[in-house]
Formats: sequence, C-alpha cells, structure tokens
Amino acid sequence: MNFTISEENYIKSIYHLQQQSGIVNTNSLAAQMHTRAASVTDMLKKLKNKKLLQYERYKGFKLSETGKKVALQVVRKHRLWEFFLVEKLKFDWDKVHAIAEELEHISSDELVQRLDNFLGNPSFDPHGDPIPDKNGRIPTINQQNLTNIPLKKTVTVSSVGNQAPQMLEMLKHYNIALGTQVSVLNKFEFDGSLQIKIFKQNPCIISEQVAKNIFVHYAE
Amino acid sequence: MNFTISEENYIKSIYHLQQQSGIVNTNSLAAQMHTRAASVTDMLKKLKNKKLLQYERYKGFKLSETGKKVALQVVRKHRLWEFFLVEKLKFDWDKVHAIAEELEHISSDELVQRLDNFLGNPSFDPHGDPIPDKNGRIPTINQQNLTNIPLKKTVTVSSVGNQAPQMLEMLKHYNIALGTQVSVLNKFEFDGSLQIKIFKQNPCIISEQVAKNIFVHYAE
DNA sequence: AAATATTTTTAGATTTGTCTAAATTTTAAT
DNA sequence: ATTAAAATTTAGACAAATCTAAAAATATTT
Ligand SMILES: [Mn+2]
Ligand SMILES: [Mn+2]
Ligand SMILES: [Mn+2]
Ligand SMILES: [Mn+2]
Repeated sequence: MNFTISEENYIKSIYHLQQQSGIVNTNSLAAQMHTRAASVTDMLKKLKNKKLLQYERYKGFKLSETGKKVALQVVRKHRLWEFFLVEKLKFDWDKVHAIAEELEHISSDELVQRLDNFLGNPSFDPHGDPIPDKNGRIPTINQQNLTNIPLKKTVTVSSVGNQAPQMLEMLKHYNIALGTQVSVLNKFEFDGSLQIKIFKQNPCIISEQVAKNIFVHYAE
Repeated sequence: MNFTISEENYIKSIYHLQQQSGIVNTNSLAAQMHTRAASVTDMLKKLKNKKLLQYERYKGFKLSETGKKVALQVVRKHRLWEFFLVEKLKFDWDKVHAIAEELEHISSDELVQRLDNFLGNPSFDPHGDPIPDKNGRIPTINQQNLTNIPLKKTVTVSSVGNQAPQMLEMLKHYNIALGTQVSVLNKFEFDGSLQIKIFKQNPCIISEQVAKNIFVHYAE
C-alpha cells in the first residue's frame, strides 16, 4: 500500500511517541508535529480507516501491527539517507535531519535496498540510532546515559538522546562525536553536573541535562 | 522562492516542450502531464501570477526568464540523481526516470551541490542528456541522429531521443549503450530502415523510427 | 458532588490540485 | 461568410490537509 507524505509523517511521529509512553494522546502528537489538535483528530480518523491505528475517540491511540511496519520502513529510510548524507556527501551530523525528512518519502523499495547495500548495510545512523533492516528488525545495543556510569570507567559515546540542532552544535563544540572515548571524573551533587575527561582533551564540565542525553557503552 | 512539487513538474514540462516548439499550447502540455486541459489552465494562472510564465488566454504560453531558471534547476537535479542511481547504485538506465522524478523535488541547494561534487561534476546523464551547471548553463555537443550519418563512418552513441522504457529496453536488447561504436552499412529505401554494425557484433537492422532516436557524434 | 479546567472532537472555512460538463474563442472547412 | 470543428477557458464540484472557534467529554480541584 502507498501513503501520502503527510500520513507517513504522522505514522512516524506516533511511532516515536509510543516508544516512550506506550499510548499516545492528541495534544502531544500535535506538539510533535507542529500542528493543531483538530488536524490530528482528522488524520487519526483516516489512519484508523486504513487499519494503521488502534483508536477510540477520547481514549488515546497507538499503531496497529501494520502501522508499526510502515513506521519502521520510514525510519529505515530516514536513517539510511542520514548515513548517506554524512558518510558520502560529508554533511555535518547536525545538518542532515531536515533533508532526510524529505528523502524518507521517496517511495521506491528497490532504491532503499540498493542504497543500503551501497552504504555497506550500516547498523547505526550518524546520531547513533539503530537502522531497522528490510524486515523492520532493529539492532540493539547495551547503552546507558552518562549519569549512570561509575567514576573513572572509560566508555564510548554511542548515541545522542536529544538531537535538536542546538544539542548537536554543543557536542561539536565539546568535541564529542560518536565513538569518542570519555570517562566521568566527578559528579557534583549541587546541580548534578559532571566533570568528564574526553580522550586527548583537558577535563571539562557538562550539565546534567547534557549528560542525560549522551548515551555510551563500555569499550570493547 | 519555493515551489510545490506540482508547480515544478509543470514548469519542467513546459521547458521541455518549448525547447522544441518555441511556444506551448494547453493541450500538448495536458498530454505531456497526463492531466486535463482544464487543470492546465488553472495552473497557468498560478504560474503567471508568480511571474514564471508569459501567458495570455487562448494565445499559448512560454516560460519567463525566471521560469526558465527554475526549470533548469529541476532538470539539473533530475539528471544528477539519475547519474547517481546508475553510477553509484547500479540501476539500469531504463529504471531510473521514475525515481528521479521524485528525487528532483528535494529542496536543499547544498544537497545538490554536494551531490554534484560527489559524482565528479558529470556533464551528461545516463541517457546522454546534458546536466545544467549551478548557474543553469548547459554543455553542448555536436550530435546528429543515425539517419544522417554517411555509410561506413564509425560514430559513437551519445544520447537517446525517445527515452520511454520501451525504447531503452529495446536498445538494451540490441546491446547499444552510450559510448557504443556504430557504423551504418546500408540504408533501405523501402521503409528507411538501416543495416548497422555495432562494435564486436554481427550486423543487424533497425527501423527508421529507432534510428531517428539514436544520436551520435564522430569518434574523437 | 459540583464547579472548574483540560483535553479532545466537531462544525465550518480555506488552500491546493484535480476533475467533468458547459460555455467561449479560435481555426478550418464548406 | 457561414458553419462546423477544435482548442481553450470557465463554472462548479471534490478530496486532501490544514485552520479557528465552539461544543462535548474527561479529569481535576474545591
Ligand atoms: Mn518527513
Ligand atoms: Mn538520526
Ligand atoms: Mn517530478
Ligand atoms: Mn535522463
């Protein structure tokens, strides 16, 4: 089946929201999509008609199994294109989201599969997010955010929670990228900020808010 | 300024039609776009309002200078993406048009420029059509169709006139691609068909209709 | 439990792009 | 010069996606 760009964007947003909260409500989706609650309700009816959504009015909603499959294909395309933009076209990682937001709607299945192969079947996108495979399966990694890491243990940055351009820009300033080796030297009780040592750099301090959005795994 | 996908498709079609005939009329555009004359008229009004078109009702129309620039950028994107699909993703040349028809509407200028560089700033797309540069300038080549070539002279295939999948499939069957060396052995007066010799193959016969759509230049 | 606030849905409008059918204009034929 | 044919435009309708304002349902507070 084929979906409009708008439908795909809604489906993807619902998918991301329900990953966190299980069930999604109208206002949070409206906020995520930068649209109005009334518009969301209209689209929910369409998606329910197409059996992509479990939805009863006033009761919240979540994707059906079919809906989830559609969402995963859009996510797959988004992350593969982001990988292409960074690895092949040398875009900075904080510049690719908006472009991938358009490219993810190109419809050819063969294109996606060939792109995947051309890129060497990558498992993670430039922000460390897992790329679903052709069947929608997602590779898992054991990762935790920096606030949960014991002191002095060296870990590797594996992904970024908040991917707002502001956050990514900040990480660029700190010289933190995926794969960067870090250890936590000190945790300050007053505001939860962390003193960290970044490989080959002088120790510096990051706020708790930033630390919570830096995910890491133990070095192999 | 930014245009909708539909506007871009109309602008591009008008551009291609006026390349041949100077001025364009409603019905031929409707045919080209697989739409109805009434829809064309509606869009003409929009494009005229946006100063992309010189248009007076019942009198035909053509692109303004601004309109031509927009068209050339869309053509540029279309042909760069086609090149990408064939050279990098190894698509057959008869499978890329429909996909490029979508990709040409991705809006980022930086993307186009980086793609161009990544591909090595190609001058011609997989069908031998020239790729406009950033400023809309088009490389020219001296080419003629096969019916105008003197007998026994060896020439190189440089582009294809009719690019319908049926035509491209046929050329694939004949083993004719861009760069293929050909010479005309004989011209049959009865139906205008040509006996030709394709490099490393036995002589074969092609119809006048096919010959007219094979453009060639003299080998360097 | 009643009143108030929040969330969600409906009603009705708007924009974009399309369509059919009818009217108008231009062109070609008698 | 009329008439007939072809091309083009207008009138009016429709689907998709959005919006604002008002109504309805649910949740929270007194
Ligand atoms: Mn998108
Ligand atoms: Mn990403
Ligand atoms: Mn197109
Ligand atoms: Mn082409």
